[in-house]
Formats: sequence, structure tokens, C-alpha cells
Amino acid sequence: MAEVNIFPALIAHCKEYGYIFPSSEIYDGLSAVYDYGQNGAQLKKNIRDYWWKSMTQLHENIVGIDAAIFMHPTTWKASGHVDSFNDPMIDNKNSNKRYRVDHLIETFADEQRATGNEQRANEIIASMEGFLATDDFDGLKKLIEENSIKCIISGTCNWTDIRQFNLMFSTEFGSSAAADEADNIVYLRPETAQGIFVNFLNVQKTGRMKIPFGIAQTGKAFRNEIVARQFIFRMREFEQMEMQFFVRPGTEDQWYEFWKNERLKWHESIGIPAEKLRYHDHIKLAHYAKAAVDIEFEFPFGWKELEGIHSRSDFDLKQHQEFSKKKLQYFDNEINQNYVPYVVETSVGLDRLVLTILSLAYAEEKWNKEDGSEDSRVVLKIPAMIAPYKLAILPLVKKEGLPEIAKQLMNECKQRFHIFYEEKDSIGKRYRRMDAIGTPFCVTIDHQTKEDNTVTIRYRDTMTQERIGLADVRKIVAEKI
RNA sequence: GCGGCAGUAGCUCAGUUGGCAGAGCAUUAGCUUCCCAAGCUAAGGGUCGAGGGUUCGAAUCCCUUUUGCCGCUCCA
Repeated sequence: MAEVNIFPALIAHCKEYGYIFPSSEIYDGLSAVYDYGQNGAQLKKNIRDYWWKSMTQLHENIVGIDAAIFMHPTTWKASGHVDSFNDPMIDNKNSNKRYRVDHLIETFADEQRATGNEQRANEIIASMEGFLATDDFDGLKKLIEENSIKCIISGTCNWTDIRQFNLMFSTEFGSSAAADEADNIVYLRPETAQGIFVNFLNVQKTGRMKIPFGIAQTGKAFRNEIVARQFIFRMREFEQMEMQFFVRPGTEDQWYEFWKNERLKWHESIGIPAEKLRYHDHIKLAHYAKAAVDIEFEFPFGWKELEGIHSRSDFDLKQHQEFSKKKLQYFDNEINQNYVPYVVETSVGLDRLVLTILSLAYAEEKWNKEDGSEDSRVVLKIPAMIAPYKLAILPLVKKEGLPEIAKQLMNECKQRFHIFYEEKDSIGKRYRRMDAIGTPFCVTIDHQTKEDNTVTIRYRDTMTQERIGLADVRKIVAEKI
């Protein structure tokens, strides 16, 4: 791998050309939060639209919804998010190993038992449970220190303070004074999936949906990551594009395989080369999963998850059924049975997809000009289908009637696609600017246009140009996107 | 979270022993006319990441903090 890592250059390029900025940068930014600029927002929207269309418009048994970010707090008890991720943790400063506090103390108590100190072990466990019940972290730490509980790896008692890592952001709901009461706490959703599960019945009934069917959704989710890094790869606020596919129990494996294939093909259809994609099966499964696979992409910093496909069984609907006391079932006429459907989930990170497209598109090119001198450019070879601007219209000079023709062409085309108009600076300089933001086509109006109504179209990826009719511009560009 | 490195104009950077904050490119306005950037003229742009300290005086020395990158660690 002698390849130079282009990642830092890509990050700088994204900022310089209006793709991605650090959030609230004038105040020094906010860790792992980013804003999309004028070009990034358009690229992201184009990818989202393409996904939405592929999922809903092209599948008659999949519909799309848009659930709220706020959800009833019980949602997260049912989903397992509240209980599973509230454990107090402690780090050993020498080994940097992190432990769940209760596991650490229990292990120590077991050792005591093994050496005959039954009574001491019981005392320790009793005090631990007391502290845990009251969230007394100081007491827990004191307990660890008093018993000289050591890290297995480093063998030291050099511990950090005890911290609770809750991956969910919480906030107060409503404006009442009793903001600290547990009843008023709501979470920003850590995943969009639950918004689909809680609407399962609403959609199935109002849409008269027949199994198998899917519900798709795009939207923001929030996770208070302990370490969030690698540019927009892992952010605290991010956007998911998810589809939950509800199937008859017993058919989940075949649908899991179906969506596994389908989603890989989709990534290839958006312009990701097959050799940059691979499956990665989960060995350690999440609490809800029956089977899980990641579609990974080879980012500049290595193979990382782009999309997850999970066979979630009936876990989620059953949980919500239990907590809500509402039947979340489906009557299947074909087999005359009532059941809780099984779920196959496809969940892709939109921001990761943006990063994927940008890291594939970014290229620094060098070549020799005819006179032998060196020339270079930085280009974003974003697939035309999702590029922020499709076409630049450039009058060769800004007088002699050329801008007028150019503006007329722009008016003809702007209903159809996003156009960049520019009359300043030399034509070469304008081509370079369009390369840098990834505009796939440039049309130049010159003096010949006035004589024979033809223009030059210049292609971003090859830098070649050809002469086409002024009247054909709209049709030709539309065909290529 | 731990460790290493870094932050000066939009970008790339210079800034001597602690002594008036600079250059090139970019931007804006004009000129030039040129189908693959870097011709001419002028202008705008800075709390030197932030806060505190030492000092007659701090971009420069000290402390704290924040943000980013890299390596560990974590990631239902």
C-alpha cells in the first residue's frame, strides 16, 4: 500500500468548495458535528432522493414514512436502549482497559469465594448493589479502592472516575418547571427503526398492506458516541436511510438473502465499484438479531461499515406489543393465521454514503501540456446522476451578445436540472472550478454559436469536448444523467 | 477515554532573542480575450483557535481549555 492517503486533502477540499464545514465553526466547532454546505447538501439530497425512489417508487410493496425524532420514552425501554446501555463503566489508566463496574466487582467477589472468603464476598456484593441502586458512583469507586481491586491486564489500581455512558441524548419535554422529573425526559432517537415499528399497524391498516411489505424512512438519529471521529464517518448527529421489511415467520432467511443481494446491487448502481464493496458477517450478534451482515466499503482509512442488513426476528414488534399492550399482529389470509411478523432491516448511513461518493470521486491529476509544461487539476468525478450541479453554462467572453445567448439557454434548462452560470475569468479557470465542485458537463457559448447555433460541450472526466447544436443541449445532458 | 502531532487571511504558509501581523494564491471591482487555472490596475479581508498568567511589551514564554489529524480503545 504505497498509496498516499488522500483523506486529509479530501477533508480540506470539502471545506474549500462548500461541501462540508465543521459545525458552528466560528465558535471553534463542536466535536464530531458537521454542517453540509451548498454543494454537500445538494449531493446528499440527490443520494437520498435516489434511495427513496429505489425503495418506494420501484417497489410497489414498500411505502415511505417520516416519523418524529421525539418518541414516547417507553419506546426506548421496549427497544432495549434504556436498560442495555446505562451501565456504569470505569477505565484503568495503565492498561486503558474499560470495565463494567458491576462485572469488575463481581469477578473480584468470585475470587474471594474461591479462596474461602464467602462472607467478605457477600458483603461486597451487598454494598455494590446498594450503591448501584442509588447511582452512588463515589461509593462504588471507594468500594473498588478499599478492596484494592486490580485490573487483570495491568495489575494496578490506577482507576479513572466511574462514568455512565449513555449513548442516548436526553432533553426535557414540555416547558414545565419540573424539568428534572423523569416523566419529562425524552430522548433524541438513537435510530430511526423504532419510528417504523411503532407505526406498523397504522401503515399496514391505512395502506391495506399485505405481507410481505416494507416501510422506508430517512431521517436524523443521534448517538452520544464515546469516540466519534473520522470526519463525517462517525458523527453524533447523522442521517439514516432505513427500510423494515415485514415477512411471514419462516420466510425471513430467504428475504434476508434477497435484501443482502438487492442492497449490494444498489450500491453498485450508484457508481461504487464492486471491488470496493464486500460483505462482513457479524459474529457477535446484537440483542435483537437473528442474523446480521454489513456491506463494507473500502474507505481511505480502511474497510468500514456502510450499510447493515439485519434479520431482527419478531423481537421489536413483540417488545412493543408487551410494553404498549396493543396487538401488533397481522392476519395472513393465505395460511389463515394471525402472527407477529418477522422483520428484515436494511439500514444505511446517508452521511457515510456521501463520504463514500466523495472519496471515490476525489482525484488529483497531472499531465504534460503540448508545450511540455506540467498542468494539473483537482476533480470530483461524482456520478452525473447525483452531482450537485449537472451543467455549467459559460459564455466564452462576457460581451458581444454571448451572455444573452447563455442566459437564454439557462432559462430553457433550469426547470430540468441544476445549472451553474459563470462569465468571469478565462475559460480554463472556469473549467477548473467546475472540476473542483464536480460539475459533469460544461457548455461554452462562443462566436460561432451566433453563426451556426452550435456550442462546445466539455466533459469533466475526460476533459474532451465536442460541438453540438444549441437546441440539443437540454436533451443530450438529460440523457447522460 | 489514553498517547502523539497540529491550529497565524478563504487556501498554503513565513514571522529572527519577546518589540508596528506579512507573502503567494484565492475573493471583489475594472481592464485584457484567451477553449483547459495562476496577464495588468485597484480594493476588501486578522481579537494570531479561546481564556488566564508572566512582562514596560506576547503570535512568540507558562497554565488551562477547545477543535482537528494519527495510533490505541469503544461502537447495541
